[in-house]
Amino acid sequence: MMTMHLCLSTQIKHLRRWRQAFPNGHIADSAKEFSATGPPTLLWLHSIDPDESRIDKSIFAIRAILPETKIVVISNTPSQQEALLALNSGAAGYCHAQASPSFLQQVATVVTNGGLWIGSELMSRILAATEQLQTSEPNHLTLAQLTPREQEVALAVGRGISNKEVAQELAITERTVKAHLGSIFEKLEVRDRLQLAILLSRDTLPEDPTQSHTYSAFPG
Amino acid sequence: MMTMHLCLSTQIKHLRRWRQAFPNGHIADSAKEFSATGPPTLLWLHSIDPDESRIDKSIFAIRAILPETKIVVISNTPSQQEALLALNSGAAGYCHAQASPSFLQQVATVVTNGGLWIGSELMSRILAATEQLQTSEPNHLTLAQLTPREQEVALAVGRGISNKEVAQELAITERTVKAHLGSIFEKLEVRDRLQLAILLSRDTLPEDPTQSHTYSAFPG
DNA sequence: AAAAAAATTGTACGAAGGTACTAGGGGGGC
DNA sequence: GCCCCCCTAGTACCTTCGTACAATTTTTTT
Repeated sequence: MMTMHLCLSTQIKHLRRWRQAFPNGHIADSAKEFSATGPPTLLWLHSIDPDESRIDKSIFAIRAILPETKIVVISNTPSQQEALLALNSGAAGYCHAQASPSFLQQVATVVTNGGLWIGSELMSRILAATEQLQTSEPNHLTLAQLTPREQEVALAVGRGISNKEVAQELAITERTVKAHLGSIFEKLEVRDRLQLAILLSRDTLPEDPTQSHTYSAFPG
Repeated sequence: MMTMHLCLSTQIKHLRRWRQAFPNGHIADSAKEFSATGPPTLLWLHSIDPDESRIDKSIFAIRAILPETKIVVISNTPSQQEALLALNSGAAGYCHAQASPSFLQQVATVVTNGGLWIGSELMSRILAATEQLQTSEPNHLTLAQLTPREQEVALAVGRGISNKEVAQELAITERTVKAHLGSIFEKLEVRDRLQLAILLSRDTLPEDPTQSHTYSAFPG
């Protein structure tokens, strides 16, 4: 079962990586001419300017001609908006046009096997958003898991200062700061001080009331 | 590259289809005994009663022992709640335990290629609900000072990932990531990645830092 | 009083982060 | 042509971080 790759693009110079990934792949301007010579297994749609050409229109047009063909959008300027738009329109994948050849090949493998490929940022955002609608109890609970001293350390680190500076501030040794941090990481299930700061900044910031209605879309 | 399949289940009678799909796969009660004989490539976790055993606990436990192993949850009583729970806990797939052997094999193919398998209903639901959520724009004043590539790096670091992970994501070397970060620190007048993350989190929508390699897949 | 939890500090070491110096290719402006 | 910026990347070096073995003292709980 030979996979035929076809890439629709008007900016061939930006397809160096794709060419490397699929040396036998075709590149064209329009999908029409290829509907006769046998439909491609996988169609790569190159999005150059997300503002100019609405990607959903292109996807719908292609699916009308080639209903069996999987569509992967590769974008020079990837954005989560465009990704969601593409996926909602029926695309099976969305990734950076300048991704490495091996990366592109992996996307191809997943998609040809009936998969759908989404960027990690978007995916984690989606999962994070959907998680909240079932377990909405963040804020105070985070710091409440910690002992008083651990809270002090956590808040200090959350301000972006080093272990040495925290030690000075709390009048303890750097080693003790590290000890507190160790148990903080464990309790809050974060990898390091960076993720701790992110976690804290999320929970200490006021919530945006405009986003509450989005979650109601999941009844269960 | 032989794939080793291991299925954890206490209800072997319900695994007829799985056995057909992977005749050479192993079935066991616990993952521990297998950590010695070489870790399995793909671990199928059989969820019999979603109310009784919280699937997330099992997944975390397995990931602690077998960090490299991909986990697919197969459930006798699939639900979207359980699916979300499983995926958020780090599972790479979720499907019906009584799915056809060829279906299970397809799931295996996608997941072993770095994909994440989600049911199509759940996925479309997620996409629909998340579409309008993508509105808030990050911190223009801050990010506008950076070049496009620097912005990508900054946002990635703002999600709490390491230089190595950023490098993988942007398909560049770790050294280049460091180079970008150097100029980012200078431009935004921050000391390190920690202060950068804090600066970004002031105006950027926070995300879940636990997942770094999530890609999604479902059957069209 | 005994047990448990919290707070403190030590040494040592590998991993990760950040910087200094360097440098080549590409693109745009002068 | 030249200059400057952007993106890329290599080696080297030092710092910081996180955690592995600890241990001691104080406070709280049972």
